[in-house]
This record gives sequence, C-alpha cells and structure tokens, in this order.
Amino acid sequence: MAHDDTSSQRDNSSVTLQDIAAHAGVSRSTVSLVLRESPLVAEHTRDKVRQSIKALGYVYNRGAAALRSSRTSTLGVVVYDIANPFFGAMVAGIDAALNREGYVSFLANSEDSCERQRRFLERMREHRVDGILLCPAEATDPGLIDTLADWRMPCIQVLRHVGHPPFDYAGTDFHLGVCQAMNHLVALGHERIAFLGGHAEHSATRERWHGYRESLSRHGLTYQRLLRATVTRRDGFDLIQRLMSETPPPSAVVCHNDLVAFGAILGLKRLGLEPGVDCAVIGTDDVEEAELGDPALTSVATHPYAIGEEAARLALRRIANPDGAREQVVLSPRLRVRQSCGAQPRQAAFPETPTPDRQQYTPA
Amino acid sequence: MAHDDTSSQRDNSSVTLQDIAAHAGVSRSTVSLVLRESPLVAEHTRDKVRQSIKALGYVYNRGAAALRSSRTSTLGVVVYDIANPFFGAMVAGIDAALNREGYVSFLANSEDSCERQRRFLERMREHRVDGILLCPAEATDPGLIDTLADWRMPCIQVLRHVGHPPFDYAGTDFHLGVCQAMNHLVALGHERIAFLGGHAEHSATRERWHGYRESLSRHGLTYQRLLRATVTRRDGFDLIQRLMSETPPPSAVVCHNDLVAFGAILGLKRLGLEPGVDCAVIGTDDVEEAELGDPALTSVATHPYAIGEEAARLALRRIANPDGAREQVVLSPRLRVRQSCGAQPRQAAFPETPTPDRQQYTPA
DNA sequence: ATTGTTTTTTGGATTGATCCAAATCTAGAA
DNA sequence: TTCTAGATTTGGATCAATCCAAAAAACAAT
Repeated sequence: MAHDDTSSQRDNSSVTLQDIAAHAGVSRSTVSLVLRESPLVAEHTRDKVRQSIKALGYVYNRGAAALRSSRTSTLGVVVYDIANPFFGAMVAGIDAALNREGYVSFLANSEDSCERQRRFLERMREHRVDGILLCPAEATDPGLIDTLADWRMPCIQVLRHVGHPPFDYAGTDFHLGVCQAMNHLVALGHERIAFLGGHAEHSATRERWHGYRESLSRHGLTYQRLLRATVTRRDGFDLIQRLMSETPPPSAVVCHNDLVAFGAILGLKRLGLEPGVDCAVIGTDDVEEAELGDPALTSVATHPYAIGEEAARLALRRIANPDGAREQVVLSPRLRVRQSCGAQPRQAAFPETPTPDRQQYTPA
Repeated sequence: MAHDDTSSQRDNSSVTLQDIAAHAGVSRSTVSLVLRESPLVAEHTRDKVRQSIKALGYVYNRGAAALRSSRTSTLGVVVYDIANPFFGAMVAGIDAALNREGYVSFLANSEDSCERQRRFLERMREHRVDGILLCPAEATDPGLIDTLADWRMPCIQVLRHVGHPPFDYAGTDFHLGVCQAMNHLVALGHERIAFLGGHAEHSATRERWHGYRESLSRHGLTYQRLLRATVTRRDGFDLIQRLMSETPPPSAVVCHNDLVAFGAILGLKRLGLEPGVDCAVIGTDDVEEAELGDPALTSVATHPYAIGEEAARLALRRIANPDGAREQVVLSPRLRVRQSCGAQPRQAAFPETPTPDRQQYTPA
C-alpha cells in the first residue's frame, strides 16, 4: 500500500479560507492575500499562514475565486481536426505556453462543423473562459467574430481567419510557402506545375492559391492547373491520376497539405510512375511522417508547435490588455527538400535533425 | 459588417437570474428550476421564463452554479504525447463522448514527465473537475492512484495502469495483440521472431512482453530476442540494424508501436534489405500513416478513437456513481495485414476501408 | 506625549447560482 | 363551504472566494 498520511488533514477536503484563518489566528482577507502572493502581507504573517495552509491540507478553490474576480485562468481551444498530427503538435505548443503561465485549456474538435463549433463556443462562454483560440471551421460565418466581440470575449484566430481586419491572428505565411515550393521547382527546370486541393471558403486556401498564381506569372509560366478539392489522402490519390492522364501531364505538383501529397505519391505509384522522377511532389506542413515516406516527402514546414505557442502567448497578451491593438503573428515557413521533388538521390537514411519544428522559424 | 442586433440585450452581459426573475415576475428559484429543466415548474410559467431569458440575452454562469452544487461538468485529460497521432484520435473519441453529455475537458500533455503530470493533476483539483482521464506518465508512482482516491477524485486510467486493482481502466488487450501478430508470423513459417522496444515501467509494456514470451513457448520456438528501448522511430532504426548483423538474424520483428516499426523499415532499407521479404515487420496501433508506407505496414489495430470513447463513458458512469464497482474496459485489437509482413504482394493501392478504427472492435 | 505617516490587517458586502424547508396555490372530496 | 392532498412557488441561507474602505498597528518626527 503505497501511500501514508504525510499531511495530517482530516478525511474530506472542505477546508476553506475561514479554517486557515482560524488556525493561523488571522482574518480571511489576510489568507487570501497570502495565496495571491500580495506584497502587502508582512513576512512573519505570511509564514504563519503558509504553515497553516500546509497543516490543514488546503486546496484552493478556483471556481469560487473566479466567481468574485471574473478571471478563470482558463482558455478555450477549438480545432477542426485533432486527429491530424499537425494539430497534435500545435496543441502541444499551446499547452506548453499556457502551462508556463498557470493557465489550462479546454479543447474541442469541431470536425469542421459550424454547428459543433457554435455549441462549443457557447459552452465556453458559460464557463467564463478568459479567451478563445479558434481555428475556424470551414464555411464559418464571418459574423461569428463580431459575435465574440459583442460577448467581449478575446478571440485569437489561428491558421485560418474569417471576417474583416483588424483581428488577432496567429498563423503561417501560406502565400510565401507556396512561392518557396514554386521557386524551387522552377529552379529544377519544371515548367508544368499543378496545384492540388483546397476550398475557397477560408483564408488559408486563398493565400495558397494566390501564391500559386503569382508564382506562375512571375516566372512567365503558361501551364496552369489548380484543382479544387477537399484535403484528404483520398483526394490526392484521385486527383493525381486524373491529372497524369491529361496531355500534357504536369511535371510537378504542389499540394495543399502533406495528406494530399501522400495520396498523390500513392497515386503515382499506382500508375506505375516514380514519384520525384516522373512527377515531382511537394507537400505543406512537414508533419513528422513526411520524412518516413518512400520517397521522403519534400514539404513546406509550417511549424505547428511554434504557431501554437505564439497563439497562446498572443491570447495571454490580449487578456491582459483587452483593448490593445489587434496583432497578427505570421511565421515564415521553410522548404524542407527531400526526395519527392527529385532534387536529392533516393537513399534511405535516418534524418539528422532531432525535432526540426520547435525552434527554427522566423516571425515575419 | 456582418452582425446586427438580433437579440435586443444591453451592452454588458451581466444579466443574472435575479434580472430574469424580475422580468418574468417570478422568483430566482423558479428561474433556476426552469434552467435545470425541472419537472416541478408549470408549463405556463416555464414559457414565460424562457421568453425572458431570450429577451434579456441571459448567459448561464456555470462557475456560480458549480460553487453551490459542486458539479462542474468538466473533466481533466492527461496524455503523455499529444503530438502522437494515436492520441489525436483518442482525444477525438473522448471529445465526442463527452460532448454528447454536455461535458467539456481540460487537456494536458505530460510529455511523460511525472512532475508535469503532478502539477496538472493538482491544478485540476483546484478547478474542481468532476473526474480525470489519466494516461500515466512512465515511472508514475503507483501511490498516485491512492492519492487521487484520497482526494475522492474519480480517475480512469487509460492505456496504461499503475497501482493495485481494483481501479478503473480503459485500454486494449496488448497481450492478445502481440499474440495475434506472432500467430500470423508463425503461420507464415517464421521461426526467428524478435520483439523491439518498450521499458518495463508500465503495464502496457509488460503485457506486450508477456504476449511475446508466451507465444514463443506455445509454438515451441527457441529463438528469443527481446530488445528493451524507448519507442521512437530512431530506436526502431538503430535496433533493427544491430539485430540484422547478428548470426543468425531474425526473420521477423514485432514492434512495440508503429513508430518503432517505421524506424525498423527505414533501417532495413538502409542495409539494402527489403522489408517484408528479407525481414517481416509488424507494428502496433495501426495509425493512419501505417497504410501509406512503402511497404504498407502490417499492424495490430488498437482503435484509439474507440478507447477514448469508452474511457470517457466510463468516467461519466463513475462520476454518477462514485462508489460503484471499479470497471476495466479492455477492447480487443485486430491484426491488419498489409505488405510489411510479406503476406501480401507489394502493390500500391488506396485502401478500401474509410475509417477503420471507429467501429470495428469488440469489448472483451 | 502627541501627531502624522506608512505599513498591515480586517470585517462586511459581493459574486451568481443552488438547496431546502416552508408558504402558497390549485383541484377534488367531504 | 371546508378540508386536504398534491402541485407550484418562494425567500433566506449557503457555497468559497475577492474587493474595498476603514481600522489597527508600527514607526518616525516633533
């Protein structure tokens, strides 16, 4: 039996400030001040109170504190696909940043459903969270952001944004990312480059498409194939097969995310073609699995962990200063060249970099 | 400007039960009963109150309610690696099950650090969560479970368990999973089968190892190689190379999880060997990426989404009935045969099953 | 000893709901 | 009409903290 009663408190944990106060021979208010590390309390008193707190096994009741002070030290986080490794990393970043400040977060998975998203946001309001990190579901009504503002609820949009500026936002420069991929392919001599995936419903897609079109015209390329679609592996698999049967077929494709790229690679193999040789493939996100494929996937690293950290920090800033100027934190992505774009020889080697996406990014 | 004042409430959201009561011409208590859908209230009164609630734009204050009722409709969830796709899926399952019951969850990532785990659990106690879903960090002191019991905090262990029965637990039958993999390999004619990865610090590893050893003796195999290690891709990569240089080398390996298996496949390629032909590889978890590899990874599916759902449901049951008999929900895993074990021809095809791990499991 | 500052401490009000025992209002029976 | 059982409704106490203005204590200067 592994535990013994180190602290000698009674059975139930209903020890309150009042009890501590009585035990230490001071008032409720003084104990409260000690708990909040107020400098008003004399050293000597502080010690006495601390001892009583320990002796009685007191547990701070944040609910009660929140009721009076209307600060819950709590945040709501909404993502649209927590099962996607990208969001796993992002949530880890959020968690790390919040943890440092004593905050905790509610997490919900909207599955890109506006209805689920709305329900969760309402629940968060009832829980009086101090703020919300929102990766808006596709087709989110731009008015939602105004509604949150009406609620006086600090809201940081992440990765995608809807509504009109100014709003708080943390994300990555998708436009730049696509340009990096395009530049690389052009430098390798490609002239027929297609873009796979995305709806037009949100900023993250528009930015990518804009980068694609702009790159085409900057390099004077006339071949243009932009295939709209959802962004699953299945889509990549189907789209690439359709595309390769056209005349002429593309010599390279840039994909909305790594999932689409994985699907595209599989599709090429199905056709008996060699990815990176018969058609170059570049993904977006650089999820950990990218380096494991065969061929390893060239991808635009979007640093989810860092985005999570930045978003959380921005939220804390906004909570501390609700009426401050809105901020947009846009990180710069970075192209990670591997085999699937044909630039490197195919050889199975374990990648050198330990955890590439934690530190290597540049705020724009 | 997308929003207009549909509901005509004033600027600030400090509408309380008192205000509703005044507006509807009833008492605070009655309004409270209406909000909680009590059958005590007359139909006619209920309608009147509902109208006032809508008219004034009232927002329920769960914090205040929790203070009096000591029910927060809130759960704490601790995982040790949220960036792992397995946990992404599991969290999605938890979220879905809780959402149906109006619960929300705090999520924290212990990163397998007992210190972080402890801090989070204490914070959850301060927030008065109704219960906790805990995937214990490695080397968690078994006394922790007793401590939580002292706190009278319902705690469901997930995936791993520490301490002595009885305790609440939701997970998968790792022992059976390894046996399935071993049986399959033996049926294919393998006689030299190694096991890669795992520490002895927790149940999930012990169960796997037990399955490995038991299978060996049941099939009368004398070759035995069980390599302890952490469970990253890097480990799989290193271990397989060490193993293949022995005389004789194994003809097949079963891996602690899919990450180790991915590493092993990469390691074999590095040696110029063909996974599935020169050495069969089987993973555990069947993460979505398993089917994408080349060769596609044969893996023991452990149904993370389903485990998450079951764990959450068990938690809700325990909260409703704190002194009921402890339960252990153990799902049966299922071997998904692909190319890496050499049983199927290598051919790139998009897998048929849409989302294999949501429904196909059997409670043991 | 008196006064004026500065440092600590304090009790009462407040936050917004729920709980509970008692009050009030039905409708049917005597 | 009166009584009573059952259905509704209610006000005061309570949950456990924070806020705030004012009191008390400590200290320095006159």
